[in-house]
Amino acid sequence: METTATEAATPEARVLDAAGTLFYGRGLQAVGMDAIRAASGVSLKRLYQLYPSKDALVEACLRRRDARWRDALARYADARPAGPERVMAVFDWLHQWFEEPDFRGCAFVNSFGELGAASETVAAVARAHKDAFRRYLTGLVTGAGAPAALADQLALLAEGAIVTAAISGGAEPALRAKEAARVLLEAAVAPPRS
Amino acid sequence: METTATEAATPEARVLDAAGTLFYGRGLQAVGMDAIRAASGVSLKRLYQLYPSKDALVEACLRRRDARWRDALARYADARPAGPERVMAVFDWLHQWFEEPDFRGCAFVNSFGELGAASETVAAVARAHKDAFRRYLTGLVTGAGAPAALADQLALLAEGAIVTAAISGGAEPALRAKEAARVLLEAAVAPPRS
DNA sequence: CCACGCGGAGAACGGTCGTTCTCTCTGCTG
DNA sequence: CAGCAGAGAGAACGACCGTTCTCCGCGTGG
Repeated sequence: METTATEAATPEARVLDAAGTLFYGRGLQAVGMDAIRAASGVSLKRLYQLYPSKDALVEACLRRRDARWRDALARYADARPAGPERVMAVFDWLHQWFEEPDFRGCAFVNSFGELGAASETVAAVARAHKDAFRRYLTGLVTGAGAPAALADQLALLAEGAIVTAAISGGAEPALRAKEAARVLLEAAVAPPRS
Repeated sequence: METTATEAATPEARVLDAAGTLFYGRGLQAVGMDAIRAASGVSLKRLYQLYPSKDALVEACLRRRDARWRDALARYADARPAGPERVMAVFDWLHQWFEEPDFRGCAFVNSFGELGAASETVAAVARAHKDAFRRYLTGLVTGAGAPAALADQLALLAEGAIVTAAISGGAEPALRAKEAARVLLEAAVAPPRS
């Protein structure tokens, strides 16, 4: 989900790669500009030419992570046949994400918890990310013949799985979420029994 | 969920109240010891006599918040009749929590995102909190005649609702989670249709 | 009334961090 | 070859923060 390091082409990409990895791995406030300089090999002066402040760099990293995360999810899910399969694919993708060794939860949730109260920018980027995810899920759900309202419920399962996997350190929450999602999907597609 | 301020009896309680509110509202790293001194009215010297370091104070605040949060939930839910009602009560309680004006998500999720990578203590407290919540939920679920495995699924819904309510700023995620929980609970109590 | 010790207020210290500045080197232009 | 624009390395600066220290007032015990 993030190219590892320093050999990318443009200085801008090197900075975003290094800063993205550091911010995600250690938290926003815990990473100093000097650590980003060291990890990216881009001098401090150039760094401030590319981004006028640390806040701007944080925002750029978050926006790029949003785009890449949603692209990766969509590439994975859209490879499955449309319908219920494609909805379930979301949870398979989460499972494989959780198993990545440097998985540390949702960058947007973490950033919001750290700076959301102080930075309206960070809060807005986090909201936008979650909205976009929910919209994507809504497309999958209606494509499976289920009412759009189901997407909100599945989004809650996915969020809960991400948070729980991060804190517990295991990938099983994706499996539990997938089981629950299947029950909800089947109940929503077939009319309820009573 | 947190007494507001400065007039509590013992200096220790004043410190924990003030620090708890500040940490939760602004984040751990964003609150300096001097702000805690000002908000609690307890001198810096006495503060360091009570807690040898900021880390120790953070840990004490988190542990107290864990105990109070789970007590409040249990008091609310255990007032309902045992069975499915009591399981659903969890989501009603979440809904009223989300509507509190200073609600800012789960303190343990926020703290984990901010410091979990750097502080094993914070990570452990967060894990313990989530485990305890899941155990409590398991008791409610089995008391409603549903298999214990359902508790994990409902915990994911609750976590997702907390995170989503924090970022979106609204309380509706509790309602969506409750609807989903009811479907899962009914499917788990009655044998599945197929 | 006097010596004393405890507690508060706030200065001080050492370290870190975001941001800027200086100095030097390099490679190009006329 | 002379001069210059740009870039890198790293020092410098100002602010903040966790922690400790100093100083002073005050109440207590003899």
